[in-house]
Amino acid sequence: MLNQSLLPMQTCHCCSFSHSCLRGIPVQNKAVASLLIYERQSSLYLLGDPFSSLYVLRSGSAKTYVNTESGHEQISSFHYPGDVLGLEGFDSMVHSSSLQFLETSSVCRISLKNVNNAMDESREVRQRLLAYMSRSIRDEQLLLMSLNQYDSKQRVIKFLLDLSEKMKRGGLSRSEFNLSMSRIDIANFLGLAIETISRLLTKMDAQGLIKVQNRKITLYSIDALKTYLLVPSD
Amino acid sequence: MLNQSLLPMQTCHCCSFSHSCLRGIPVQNKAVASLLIYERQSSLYLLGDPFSSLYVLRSGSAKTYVNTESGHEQISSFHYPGDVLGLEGFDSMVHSSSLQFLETSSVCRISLKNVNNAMDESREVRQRLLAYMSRSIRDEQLLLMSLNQYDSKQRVIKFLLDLSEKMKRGGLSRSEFNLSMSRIDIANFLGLAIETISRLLTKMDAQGLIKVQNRKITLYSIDALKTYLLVPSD
DNA sequence: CGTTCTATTGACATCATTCAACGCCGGTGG
DNA sequence: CCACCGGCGTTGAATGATGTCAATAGAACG
Repeated sequence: MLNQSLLPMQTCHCCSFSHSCLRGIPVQNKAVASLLIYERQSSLYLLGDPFSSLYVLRSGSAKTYVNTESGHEQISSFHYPGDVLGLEGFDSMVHSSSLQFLETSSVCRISLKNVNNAMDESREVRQRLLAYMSRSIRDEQLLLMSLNQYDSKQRVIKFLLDLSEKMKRGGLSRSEFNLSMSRIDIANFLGLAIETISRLLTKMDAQGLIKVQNRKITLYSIDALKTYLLVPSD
Repeated sequence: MLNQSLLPMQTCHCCSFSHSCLRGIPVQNKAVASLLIYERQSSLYLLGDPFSSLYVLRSGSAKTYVNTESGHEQISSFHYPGDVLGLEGFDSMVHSSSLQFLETSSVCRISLKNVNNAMDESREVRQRLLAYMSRSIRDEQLLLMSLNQYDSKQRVIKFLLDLSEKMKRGGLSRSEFNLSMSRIDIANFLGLAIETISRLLTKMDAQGLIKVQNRKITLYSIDALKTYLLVPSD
């Protein structure tokens, strides 16, 4: 079912001009990037694929996951517009994780060659790329912290608040949004059972903290939710 | 107790010549790096400190930790010789975590200015730095996976096997080594209670998998330990 | 309109934490 | 030298949170 319908090699004006692309990297040459569109459940790359490009998510959403030797699939992050995809490939020049879209999405593709040329030419590009990767490392450290010290309720709240931030970043409502991932994915990501996720969402709905309608989530009070992350739980 | 005794600005020949330094980055200018020595429990940098240098751990060991708003301290990684320290600072030019040494250790300090100059001059340096950060991101993803899908016994085994790899990398025995961190630190890192760590080590000793004498660990069969990571537990 | 995947809910089992007591070790001062 | 002390580590018993199993309901898709 990894049917990827990609529009081959359209010139991507967004990347040539937009300031927000690749977190602000101004790509001088207009021909360096191309816009690709992928369907829900299709993959941008799989673990083991050669690392030949970086991508910037323009619209939609995606998940990054790694497969263990024992066959288990572990989701390590969810992605939203503005995120740079594929950075883990620089080490061995092979993708060390897989990326799958959660809904119809579009990405800017920038070939590794063009990335390298841009780095050769501009110190600012180098700095921005380093900064972005640096931030990724930091984000993963913080995620690790959340999963280690928080109990199940706090993990779910943290997850919702992080999503809320991403929505706000994308110019959407920070208190009312649709989950693009299943409960199964949420459970996998948070290291909890799906039943636990379900129960907690129901309970928090009953407590008046949030409203849950299938995948539509409403956060009644972001501040109230944040207080739950400070105390040893509730 | 953050008493840091650093030898000010000695020329560091190791970094000028050693191929292994900064994971193979050959720093041309001999004056770019300096060797510093730190005592046990002293800090290289704290969260919030300005990001002015990268460091390569030459000898000893260290831990990276982040503090939450609620005062909790979460260890996100342990470091051994060859590791590059401080990479998370590129984002905001301020350290987003703290680094503390677990024993008397030495580091090569390379100022940010020199790092940037080296990147300006050499494409290879750029590639290596990107590769190193890329690998860091991957390592954290894998760690996240371990903590999410493994039960307590598997976490401890994974921890020991990872340490074993680092020992081997450093040219030491991979089956017999000393822990440089306390049980408290291990528990914090793995997201378990110290009692759980203690019980599991004792049990695995009784089972003949490992030998535990205070902080000295002997792995009787690395292969046998690895099999525990494949099955849902034991 | 039926099949299949996803989500909810309840009952029960289990693993890990918590609380508590104790032993060990190194340091310090009498 | 011995006594005391504090930090670290071990061990036991009880509690509790989360997972597992099972049944059902709802949503999505053809």
